[in-house]
Amino acid sequence: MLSQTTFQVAASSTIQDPEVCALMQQSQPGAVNFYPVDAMVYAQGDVAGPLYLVEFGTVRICQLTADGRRQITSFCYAGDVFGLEAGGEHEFYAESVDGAGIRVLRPTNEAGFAHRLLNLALRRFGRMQSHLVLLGRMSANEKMAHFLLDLLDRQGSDDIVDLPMQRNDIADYLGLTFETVSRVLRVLKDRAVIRLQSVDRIEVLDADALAALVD
Amino acid sequence: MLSQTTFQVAASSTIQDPEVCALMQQSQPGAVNFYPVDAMVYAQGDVAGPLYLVEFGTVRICQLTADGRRQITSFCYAGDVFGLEAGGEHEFYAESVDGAGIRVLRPTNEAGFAHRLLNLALRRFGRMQSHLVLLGRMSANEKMAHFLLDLLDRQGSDDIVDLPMQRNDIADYLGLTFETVSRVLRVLKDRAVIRLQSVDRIEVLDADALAALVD
DNA sequence: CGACCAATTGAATTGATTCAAGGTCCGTGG
DNA sequence: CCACGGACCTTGAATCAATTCAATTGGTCG
Repeated sequence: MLSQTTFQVAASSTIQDPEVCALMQQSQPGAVNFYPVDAMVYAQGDVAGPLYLVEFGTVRICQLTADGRRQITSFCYAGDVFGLEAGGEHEFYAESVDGAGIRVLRPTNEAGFAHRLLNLALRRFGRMQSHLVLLGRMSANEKMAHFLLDLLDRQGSDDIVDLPMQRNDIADYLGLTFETVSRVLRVLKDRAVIRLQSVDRIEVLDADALAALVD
Repeated sequence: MLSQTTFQVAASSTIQDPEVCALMQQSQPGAVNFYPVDAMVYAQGDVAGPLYLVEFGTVRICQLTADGRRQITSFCYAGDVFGLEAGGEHEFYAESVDGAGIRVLRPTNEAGFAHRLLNLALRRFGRMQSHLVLLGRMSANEKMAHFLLDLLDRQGSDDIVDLPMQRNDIADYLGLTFETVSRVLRVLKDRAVIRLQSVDRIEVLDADALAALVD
Protein backbone atom coordinates (compact mmCIF):
# COMPACT_ATOMS: atom_id res chain seq x y z
CA MET A 1 0.00 0.00 0.00
CA LEU A 2 1.22 3.48 -0.80
CA SER A 3 1.86 6.17 1.76
CA GLN A 4 -0.95 8.32 3.01
CA THR A 5 -0.89 11.74 4.54
CA THR A 6 -3.06 12.95 7.38
CA PHE A 7 -3.87 16.58 7.92
CA GLN A 8 -6.46 18.49 9.83
CA VAL A 9 -9.16 20.29 7.93
CA ALA A 10 -11.46 22.96 9.29
CA ALA A 11 -14.60 21.45 10.77
CA SER A 12 -16.80 22.83 8.06
CA SER A 13 -16.44 20.82 4.90
CA THR A 14 -18.00 21.52 1.57
CA ILE A 15 -20.63 18.82 1.82
CA GLN A 16 -24.06 19.98 0.74
CA ASP A 17 -26.09 16.82 0.85
CA PRO A 18 -28.39 17.13 3.92
CA GLU A 19 -28.43 13.38 4.40
CA VAL A 20 -24.65 13.24 4.58
CA CYS A 21 -24.50 16.29 6.83
CA ALA A 22 -26.83 14.67 9.29
CA LEU A 23 -24.68 11.58 9.18
CA MET A 24 -21.58 13.57 10.02
CA GLN A 25 -23.24 15.18 13.00
CA GLN A 26 -24.16 11.79 14.31
CA SER A 27 -20.66 10.38 14.07
CA GLN A 28 -17.14 11.23 15.09
CA PRO A 29 -15.64 12.71 11.95
CA GLY A 30 -11.89 12.22 11.90
CA ALA A 31 -9.29 14.24 10.09
CA VAL A 32 -9.02 14.17 6.33
CA ASN A 33 -6.48 11.70 5.02
CA PHE A 34 -4.90 12.20 1.66
CA TYR A 35 -4.57 9.12 -0.52
CA PRO A 36 -2.22 9.52 -3.50
CA VAL A 37 -2.96 8.09 -6.92
CA ASP A 38 -3.76 4.37 -6.74
CA ALA A 39 -3.41 4.24 -2.94
CA MET A 40 -5.61 1.65 -1.34
CA VAL A 41 -8.20 2.83 1.18
CA TYR A 42 -9.15 -0.64 2.30
CA ALA A 43 -8.45 -4.09 0.94
CA GLN A 44 -10.67 -7.05 0.32
CA GLY A 45 -10.87 -8.91 3.62
CA ASP A 46 -10.23 -5.88 5.83
CA VAL A 47 -12.55 -5.43 8.78
CA ALA A 48 -15.53 -3.36 7.80
CA GLY A 49 -17.16 -0.83 10.09
CA PRO A 50 -16.09 2.77 9.65
CA LEU A 51 -17.58 4.77 6.84
CA TYR A 52 -15.60 6.97 4.51
CA LEU A 53 -16.55 10.36 3.18
CA VAL A 54 -14.90 11.65 0.03
CA GLU A 55 -13.93 15.29 0.58
CA PHE A 56 -12.25 15.74 -2.78
CA GLY A 57 -10.96 13.53 -5.56
CA THR A 58 -12.32 10.21 -6.71
CA VAL A 59 -12.42 6.70 -5.29
CA ARG A 60 -13.10 3.43 -7.08
CA ILE A 61 -14.78 0.42 -5.48
CA CYS A 62 -13.57 -2.78 -7.14
CA GLN A 63 -13.78 -6.51 -7.15
CA LEU A 64 -11.48 -8.98 -8.86
CA THR A 65 -12.31 -12.36 -10.28
CA ALA A 66 -9.97 -15.22 -9.45
CA ASP A 67 -8.09 -14.78 -12.72
CA GLY A 68 -7.60 -11.07 -12.30
CA ARG A 69 -10.40 -9.47 -14.27
CA ARG A 70 -11.59 -6.38 -12.50
CA GLN A 71 -15.04 -4.90 -12.17
CA ILE A 72 -15.38 -1.41 -10.76
CA THR A 73 -18.76 -1.39 -9.07
CA SER A 74 -18.81 2.34 -8.48
CA PHE A 75 -16.91 5.59 -8.51
CA CYS A 76 -17.29 7.83 -5.48
CA TYR A 77 -16.85 11.57 -5.88
CA ALA A 78 -16.70 14.45 -3.41
CA GLY A 79 -19.65 14.19 -1.04
CA ASP A 80 -20.15 10.47 -1.51
CA VAL A 81 -19.99 8.05 1.38
CA PHE A 82 -18.64 4.56 0.92
CA GLY A 83 -17.49 1.59 2.97
CA LEU A 84 -20.90 0.23 3.88
CA GLU A 85 -20.87 -3.57 3.76
CA ALA A 86 -22.98 -6.49 4.79
CA GLY A 87 -20.60 -8.76 6.67
CA GLY A 88 -17.84 -8.05 9.12
CA GLU A 89 -15.24 -7.73 6.42
CA HIS A 90 -14.97 -5.97 3.11
CA GLU A 91 -15.86 -8.05 0.08
CA PHE A 92 -14.55 -5.30 -2.17
CA TYR A 93 -11.61 -2.97 -2.08
CA ALA A 94 -11.40 0.78 -2.43
CA GLU A 95 -8.63 2.80 -4.05
CA SER A 96 -7.94 6.45 -4.68
CA VAL A 97 -8.18 7.17 -8.39
CA ASP A 98 -6.59 10.58 -8.69
CA GLY A 99 -5.45 11.56 -5.24
CA ALA A 100 -8.39 11.86 -2.87
CA GLY A 101 -9.09 13.41 0.50
CA ILE A 102 -11.07 11.05 2.65
CA ARG A 103 -12.58 11.50 6.08
CA VAL A 104 -13.34 8.55 8.29
CA LEU A 105 -16.73 8.59 10.00
CA ARG A 106 -16.89 6.40 13.05
CA PRO A 107 -20.48 5.51 13.79
CA THR A 108 -21.78 6.43 17.22
CA ASN A 109 -24.69 4.30 18.30
CA GLU A 110 -27.07 7.20 18.48
CA ALA A 111 -30.73 6.63 17.77
CA GLY A 112 -31.57 7.28 14.18
CA PHE A 113 -28.15 6.43 12.95
CA ALA A 114 -29.29 3.20 11.40
CA HIS A 115 -32.06 5.16 9.78
CA ARG A 116 -29.61 7.53 8.12
CA LEU A 117 -27.43 4.68 7.03
CA LEU A 118 -30.46 2.98 5.58
CA ASN A 119 -31.29 6.00 3.48
CA LEU A 120 -27.76 6.09 2.23
CA ALA A 121 -27.75 2.40 1.44
CA LEU A 122 -31.05 2.63 -0.40
CA ARG A 123 -29.85 5.47 -2.53
CA ARG A 124 -26.76 3.55 -3.55
CA PHE A 125 -29.09 0.65 -4.15
CA GLY A 126 -30.93 2.50 -6.86
CA ARG A 127 -27.70 3.50 -8.53
CA MET A 128 -26.49 -0.07 -8.52
CA GLN A 129 -29.70 -1.40 -10.00
CA SER A 130 -29.46 0.93 -12.96
CA HIS A 131 -25.85 -0.08 -13.34
CA LEU A 132 -27.07 -3.66 -13.63
CA VAL A 133 -29.25 -2.62 -16.56
CA LEU A 134 -26.31 -0.84 -18.12
CA LEU A 135 -23.99 -3.84 -17.83
CA GLY A 136 -26.56 -6.40 -18.84
CA ARG A 137 -28.47 -4.76 -21.61
CA MET A 138 -26.62 -1.85 -23.19
CA SER A 139 -24.27 -1.54 -26.14
CA ALA A 140 -20.86 0.06 -25.83
CA ASN A 141 -22.15 3.35 -27.22
CA GLU A 142 -25.07 3.43 -24.86
CA LYS A 143 -22.85 2.63 -21.90
CA MET A 144 -20.54 5.48 -22.67
CA ALA A 145 -23.38 7.93 -23.28
CA HIS A 146 -24.87 6.93 -19.95
CA PHE A 147 -21.54 7.38 -18.24
CA LEU A 148 -20.92 10.83 -19.69
CA LEU A 149 -24.41 12.05 -18.84
CA ASP A 150 -23.97 10.80 -15.29
CA LEU A 151 -20.67 12.66 -14.94
CA LEU A 152 -22.19 15.77 -16.47
CA ASP A 153 -24.96 15.61 -13.91
CA ARG A 154 -22.68 14.97 -10.97
CA GLN A 155 -20.25 17.67 -11.91
CA GLY A 156 -23.06 20.18 -12.25
CA SER A 157 -21.79 21.40 -15.58
CA ASP A 158 -23.85 21.38 -18.72
CA ASP A 159 -21.14 20.82 -21.26
CA ILE A 160 -17.75 20.07 -19.72
CA VAL A 161 -16.89 16.67 -18.30
CA ASP A 162 -13.70 16.07 -16.37
CA LEU A 163 -12.47 12.52 -16.41
CA PRO A 164 -10.52 11.93 -13.21
CA MET A 165 -9.98 8.29 -14.14
CA GLN A 166 -8.15 6.74 -17.06
CA ARG A 167 -9.54 4.66 -19.92
CA ASN A 168 -8.82 1.43 -18.14
CA ASP A 169 -10.95 2.46 -15.17
CA ILE A 170 -13.81 3.53 -17.40
CA ALA A 171 -13.58 0.20 -19.19
CA ASP A 172 -13.69 -1.80 -15.98
CA TYR A 173 -16.64 0.25 -14.82
CA LEU A 174 -18.64 -0.19 -18.02
CA GLY A 175 -17.73 -3.81 -18.64
CA LEU A 176 -15.65 -3.07 -21.76
CA THR A 177 -11.99 -3.03 -22.78
CA PHE A 178 -10.01 0.20 -22.79
CA GLU A 179 -9.60 -0.05 -26.57
CA THR A 180 -13.36 -0.10 -26.96
CA VAL A 181 -13.69 2.94 -24.70
CA SER A 182 -11.24 4.74 -26.92
CA ARG A 183 -13.07 3.72 -30.07
CA VAL A 184 -16.48 4.72 -28.74
CA LEU A 185 -15.14 8.15 -27.85
CA ARG A 186 -13.83 8.44 -31.37
CA VAL A 187 -17.24 7.57 -32.78
CA LEU A 188 -18.90 10.20 -30.62
CA LYS A 189 -16.26 12.69 -31.69
CA ASP A 190 -16.78 11.88 -35.37
CA ARG A 191 -20.50 12.36 -34.95
CA ALA A 192 -19.79 15.75 -33.39
CA VAL A 193 -21.48 14.73 -30.15
CA ILE A 194 -18.39 15.45 -28.07
CA ARG A 195 -15.02 17.14 -28.43
CA LEU A 196 -11.90 15.89 -26.69
CA GLN A 197 -10.39 19.06 -25.23
CA SER A 198 -7.68 16.91 -23.76
CA VAL A 199 -7.37 13.30 -22.78
CA ASP A 200 -9.13 13.90 -19.48
CA ARG A 201 -11.52 16.64 -20.46
CA ILE A 202 -14.51 16.27 -22.73
CA GLU A 203 -16.76 18.94 -24.08
CA VAL A 204 -20.30 17.78 -24.73
CA LEU A 205 -21.49 19.44 -27.92
CA ASP A 206 -24.82 17.64 -28.24
CA ALA A 207 -26.28 16.45 -24.96
CA ASP A 208 -29.53 15.55 -26.71
CA ALA A 209 -27.71 13.08 -28.92
CA LEU A 210 -26.24 11.48 -25.82
CA ALA A 211 -29.64 11.31 -24.18
CA ALA A 212 -31.08 9.78 -27.34
CA LEU A 213 -28.50 7.01 -27.12
CA VAL A 214 -29.44 6.25 -23.55
CA ASP A 215 -33.17 5.82 -24.05
CA MET B 1 -52.84 -7.00 -13.93
CA LEU B 2 -53.96 -10.57 -13.35
CA SER B 3 -56.23 -11.68 -10.57
CA GLN B 4 -54.82 -12.43 -7.18
CA THR B 5 -56.18 -14.58 -4.42
CA THR B 6 -56.00 -13.80 -0.74
CA PHE B 7 -56.15 -16.50 1.87
CA GLN B 8 -55.26 -16.73 5.49
CA VAL B 9 -52.27 -18.81 6.48
CA ALA B 10 -51.45 -20.03 9.98
CA ALA B 11 -49.34 -17.49 11.83
CA SER B 12 -46.30 -19.71 11.79
CA SER B 13 -44.64 -19.65 8.40
CA THR B 14 -41.72 -21.68 7.26
CA ILE B 15 -39.19 -18.86 7.41
CA GLN B 16 -35.93 -19.85 9.03
CA ASP B 17 -33.78 -16.78 8.58
CA PRO B 18 -33.47 -15.14 12.02
CA GLU B 19 -33.11 -11.72 10.48
CA VAL B 20 -36.35 -12.10 8.57
CA CYS B 21 -38.13 -13.57 11.61
CA ALA B 22 -37.20 -10.56 13.67
CA LEU B 23 -38.47 -8.34 10.92
CA MET B 24 -41.82 -10.10 10.91
CA GLN B 25 -42.21 -9.70 14.62
CA GLN B 26 -41.60 -5.99 14.27
CA SER B 27 -44.20 -5.49 11.61
CA GLN B 28 -47.82 -6.28 10.93
CA PRO B 29 -47.67 -9.34 8.74
CA GLY B 30 -50.72 -9.55 6.52
CA ALA B 31 -52.28 -12.59 4.97
CA VAL B 32 -50.55 -14.47 2.22
CA ASN B 33 -51.64 -13.44 -1.26
CA PHE B 34 -51.30 -15.80 -4.14
CA TYR B 35 -50.01 -14.34 -7.38
CA PRO B 36 -50.51 -16.55 -10.45
CA VAL B 37 -47.90 -16.96 -13.15
CA ASP B 38 -46.75 -13.57 -14.51
CA ALA B 39 -48.99 -11.61 -12.14
CA MET B 40 -47.57 -8.25 -11.19
CA VAL B 41 -46.88 -7.56 -7.52
CA TYR B 42 -46.13 -3.91 -8.02
CA ALA B 43 -45.47 -1.78 -11.06
CA GLN B 44 -42.85 0.77 -11.85
CA GLY B 45 -44.09 4.05 -10.40
CA ASP B 46 -46.24 2.48 -7.68
CA VAL B 47 -45.87 3.97 -4.22
CA ALA B 48 -43.16 2.18 -2.32
CA GLY B 49 -43.38 1.44 1.39
CA PRO B 50 -44.59 -1.99 2.35
CA LEU B 51 -42.17 -4.89 2.20
CA TYR B 52 -42.97 -8.24 0.69
CA LEU B 53 -42.00 -11.63 1.98
CA VAL B 54 -41.97 -14.58 -0.40
CA GLU B 55 -43.61 -17.54 1.33
CA PHE B 56 -43.36 -19.88 -1.63
CA GLY B 57 -42.67 -19.62 -5.33
CA THR B 58 -40.44 -17.17 -7.11
CA VAL B 59 -40.56 -13.46 -7.86
CA ARG B 60 -38.56 -11.48 -10.40
CA ILE B 61 -37.53 -7.85 -9.96
CA CYS B 62 -37.20 -6.16 -13.35
CA GLN B 63 -36.46 -2.98 -15.15
CA LEU B 64 -37.12 -2.11 -18.77
CA THR B 65 -35.16 0.19 -21.03
CA ALA B 66 -37.10 2.68 -23.12
CA ASP B 67 -37.06 0.35 -26.12
CA GLY B 68 -38.27 -2.67 -24.22
CA ARG B 69 -35.13 -4.58 -23.32
CA ARG B 70 -35.53 -6.14 -19.91
CA GLN B 71 -33.02 -6.68 -17.14
CA ILE B 72 -33.99 -8.88 -14.23
CA THR B 73 -32.01 -7.51 -11.31
CA SER B 74 -32.86 -10.37 -8.98
CA PHE B 75 -34.94 -13.43 -8.34
CA CYS B 76 -36.53 -13.75 -4.91
CA TYR B 77 -37.26 -17.18 -3.51
CA ALA B 78 -39.10 -18.41 -0.42
CA GLY B 79 -37.80 -16.53 2.60
CA ASP B 80 -36.58 -13.53 0.64
CA VAL B 81 -37.83 -10.04 1.34
CA PHE B 82 -38.19 -7.51 -1.45
CA GLY B 83 -39.76 -4.14 -2.14
CA LEU B 84 -37.17 -1.99 -0.43
CA GLU B 85 -36.55 1.18 -2.43
CA ALA B 86 -34.87 4.51 -2.09
CA GLY B 87 -37.48 6.99 -3.22
CA GLY B 88 -41.20 7.20 -2.60
CA GLU B 89 -42.04 5.14 -5.64
CA HIS B 90 -40.83 1.93 -7.17
CA GLU B 91 -38.20 2.30 -9.85
CA PHE B 92 -38.54 -1.37 -10.67
CA TYR B 93 -41.42 -3.75 -10.96
CA ALA B 94 -41.99 -7.16 -9.43
CA GLU B 95 -43.80 -10.13 -10.93
CA SER B 96 -44.59 -13.64 -9.88
CA VAL B 97 -42.60 -16.10 -11.94
CA ASP B 98 -44.29 -19.39 -11.24
CA GLY B 99 -47.20 -18.65 -8.94
CA ALA B 100 -45.98 -17.25 -5.65
CA GLY B 101 -47.36 -16.75 -2.16
CA ILE B 102 -46.45 -13.35 -0.87
CA ARG B 103 -47.02 -11.76 2.51
CA VAL B 104 -47.07 -8.01 2.92
CA LEU B 105 -45.12 -6.65 5.88
CA ARG B 106 -46.25 -3.23 6.97
CA PRO B 107 -43.48 -1.54 8.88
CA THR B 108 -44.31 -0.39 12.39
CA ASN B 109 -42.09 2.41 13.57
CA GLU B 110 -40.62 0.42 16.39
CA ALA B 111 -37.07 1.13 17.49
CA GLY B 112 -34.59 -1.06 15.75
CA PHE B 113 -36.70 -1.50 12.69
CA ALA B 114 -34.43 0.65 10.58
CA HIS B 115 -31.57 -1.42 11.89
CA ARG B 116 -33.15 -4.65 10.69
CA LEU B 117 -33.96 -3.14 7.36
CA LEU B 118 -30.40 -1.95 7.06
CA ASN B 119 -29.08 -5.45 7.58
CA LEU B 120 -31.42 -6.71 4.94
CA ALA B 121 -30.46 -3.98 2.51
CA LEU B 122 -26.78 -4.61 3.06
CA ARG B 123 -27.13 -8.29 2.41
CA ARG B 124 -28.90 -7.66 -0.85
CA PHE B 125 -26.18 -5.14 -1.54
CA GLY B 126 -23.52 -7.80 -1.53
CA ARG B 127 -25.54 -9.98 -3.84
CA MET B 128 -26.00 -7.15 -6.25
CA GLN B 129 -22.33 -6.28 -6.29
CA SER B 130 -21.36 -9.79 -7.29
CA HIS B 131 -24.04 -9.68 -9.94
CA LEU B 132 -22.31 -6.60 -11.31
CA VAL B 133 -19.13 -8.62 -11.68
CA LEU B 134 -21.07 -11.37 -13.38
CA LEU B 135 -22.71 -9.03 -15.89
CA GLY B 136 -19.62 -6.97 -16.55
CA ARG B 137 -16.84 -9.48 -16.65
CA MET B 138 -18.03 -13.03 -17.23
CA SER B 139 -18.54 -15.16 -20.32
CA ALA B 140 -21.83 -16.88 -21.05
CA ASN B 141 -20.50 -20.18 -19.67
CA GLU B 142 -19.28 -18.58 -16.49
CA LYS B 143 -22.56 -16.75 -16.01
CA MET B 144 -24.54 -19.95 -16.28
CA ALA B 145 -22.20 -21.87 -13.99
CA HIS B 146 -22.52 -19.10 -11.44
CA PHE B 147 -26.28 -19.15 -11.75
CA LEU B 148 -26.56 -22.90 -11.32
CA LEU B 149 -24.26 -22.95 -8.30
CA ASP B 150 -26.28 -20.17 -6.72
CA LEU B 151 -29.52 -22.08 -7.24
CA LEU B 152 -27.93 -25.26 -5.94
CA ASP B 153 -26.90 -23.39 -2.82
CA ARG B 154 -30.24 -21.72 -2.29
CA GLN B 155 -32.22 -24.88 -2.82
CA GLY B 156 -30.04 -26.74 -0.35
CA SER B 157 -29.58 -29.67 -2.67
CA ASP B 158 -26.21 -30.91 -3.77
CA ASP B 159 -27.09 -32.13 -7.21
CA ILE B 160 -30.63 -31.26 -8.28
CA VAL B 161 -31.57 -27.79 -9.46
CA ASP B 162 -35.17 -26.82 -10.09
CA LEU B 163 -35.64 -24.02 -12.56
CA PRO B 164 -38.84 -22.21 -11.65
CA MET B 165 -38.28 -19.66 -14.42
CA GLN B 166 -38.07 -20.12 -18.16
CA ARG B 167 -35.11 -19.58 -20.49
CA ASN B 168 -36.14 -16.04 -21.27
CA ASP B 169 -36.03 -15.08 -17.61
CA ILE B 170 -32.64 -16.66 -17.11
CA ALA B 171 -31.39 -14.78 -20.16
CA ASP B 172 -32.66 -11.45 -18.91
CA TYR B 173 -31.09 -12.13 -15.54
CA LEU B 174 -27.69 -13.06 -16.94
CA GLY B 175 -27.58 -10.46 -19.69
CA LEU B 176 -27.82 -13.00 -22.52
CA THR B 177 -30.38 -14.12 -25.10
CA PHE B 178 -32.53 -17.17 -24.48
CA GLU B 179 -30.87 -18.94 -27.43
CA THR B 180 -27.50 -18.50 -25.79
CA VAL B 181 -28.86 -19.86 -22.52
CA SER B 182 -30.05 -22.91 -24.40
CA ARG B 183 -26.71 -23.37 -26.14
CA VAL B 184 -24.70 -23.00 -22.95
CA LEU B 185 -26.81 -25.65 -21.28
CA ARG B 186 -26.13 -27.90 -24.25
CA VAL B 187 -22.39 -27.34 -23.90
CA LEU B 188 -22.52 -28.21 -20.21
CA LYS B 189 -24.56 -31.27 -21.06
CA ASP B 190 -22.09 -32.36 -23.74
CA ARG B 191 -19.24 -31.98 -21.27
CA ALA B 192 -21.17 -34.18 -18.84
CA VAL B 193 -21.28 -31.40 -16.27
CA ILE B 194 -25.06 -31.46 -16.06
CA ARG B 195 -27.95 -33.59 -17.18
CA LEU B 196 -31.31 -32.17 -18.24
CA GLN B 197 -33.79 -34.37 -16.40
CA SER B 198 -36.52 -32.23 -17.87
CA VAL B 199 -36.73 -28.72 -19.18
CA ASP B 200 -37.06 -27.28 -15.68
CA ARG B 201 -34.97 -29.74 -13.74
CA ILE B 202 -31.21 -30.09 -13.97
CA GLU B 203 -29.01 -32.68 -12.37
CA VAL B 204 -25.53 -31.44 -11.59
CA LEU B 205 -23.13 -34.27 -12.32
CA ASP B 206 -19.90 -32.39 -11.74
CA ALA B 207 -20.20 -29.49 -9.32
CA ASP B 208 -16.41 -29.10 -9.31
CA ALA B 209 -16.42 -28.42 -13.03
CA LEU B 210 -19.03 -25.71 -12.46
CA ALA B 211 -17.00 -24.21 -9.66
CA ALA B 212 -13.91 -24.30 -11.88
CA LEU B 213 -15.77 -22.24 -14.47
CA VAL B 214 -16.73 -19.64 -11.90
CA ASP B 215 -13.28 -18.97 -10.48
C1' DC C 1 16.45 14.02 -25.22
C1' DG C 2 15.13 9.49 -24.01
C1' DA C 3 12.20 6.43 -21.25
C1' DC C 4 7.91 5.19 -19.88
C1' DC C 5 3.10 4.91 -19.53
C1' DA C 6 -1.32 5.94 -21.45
C1' DA C 7 -4.16 6.41 -25.43
C1' DT C 8 -5.21 5.69 -30.13
C1' DT C 9 -5.76 3.13 -34.26
C1' DG C 10 -5.73 -0.94 -37.37
C1' DA C 11 -6.50 -5.87 -38.63
C1' DA C 12 -7.93 -10.33 -37.45
C1' DT C 13 -10.58 -13.07 -34.49
C1' DT C 14 -14.25 -14.59 -31.64
C1' DG C 15 -18.20 -14.94 -28.61
C1' DA C 16 -22.68 -13.92 -28.66
C1' DT C 17 -26.62 -12.37 -31.29
C1' DT C 18 -29.93 -12.44 -34.96
C1' DC C 19 -32.78 -14.71 -37.97
C1' DA C 20 -34.90 -18.84 -39.27
C1' DA C 21 -36.29 -23.60 -39.03
C1' DG C 22 -37.67 -27.52 -36.46
C1' DG C 23 -38.84 -30.06 -32.16
C1' DT C 24 -41.08 -30.88 -27.67
C1' DC C 25 -44.45 -30.42 -24.36
C1' DC C 26 -49.07 -29.71 -22.80
C1' DG C 27 -53.82 -28.47 -22.64
C1' DT C 28 -58.13 -28.38 -25.24
C1' DG C 29 -61.67 -29.99 -28.06
C1' DG C 30 -63.41 -33.03 -31.46
C1' DC D 1 -58.19 -41.20 -27.08
C1' DC D 2 -55.91 -38.79 -30.43
C1' DA D 3 -55.36 -34.61 -33.32
C1' DC D 4 -54.51 -29.89 -33.24
C1' DG D 5 -52.67 -25.41 -31.69
C1' DG D 6 -49.75 -22.65 -29.21
C1' DA D 7 -45.97 -21.64 -26.20
C1' DC D 8 -41.49 -22.76 -25.16
C1' DC D 9 -37.21 -24.74 -26.25
C1' DT D 10 -33.53 -26.33 -29.24
C1' DT D 11 -30.52 -26.13 -33.08
C1' DG D 12 -28.26 -24.26 -37.28
C1' DA D 13 -26.21 -20.64 -40.25
C1' DA D 14 -24.98 -16.03 -41.01
C1' DT D 15 -23.88 -11.74 -39.01
C1' DC D 16 -22.07 -8.40 -35.98
C1' DA D 17 -20.28 -6.05 -31.97
C1' DA D 18 -16.64 -6.20 -29.16
C1' DT D 19 -12.24 -8.27 -28.10
C1' DT D 20 -7.52 -9.54 -28.90
C1' DC D 21 -3.20 -8.73 -30.64
C1' DA D 22 -0.04 -5.57 -32.53
C1' DA D 23 1.81 -1.22 -33.98
C1' DT D 24 1.95 3.71 -33.46
C1' DT D 25 1.20 8.11 -31.43
C1' DG D 26 0.99 11.33 -27.60
C1' DG D 27 2.16 13.14 -23.23
C1' DT D 28 4.93 13.54 -18.98
C1' DC D 29 8.89 13.45 -16.10
C1' DG D 30 13.56 12.75 -14.86
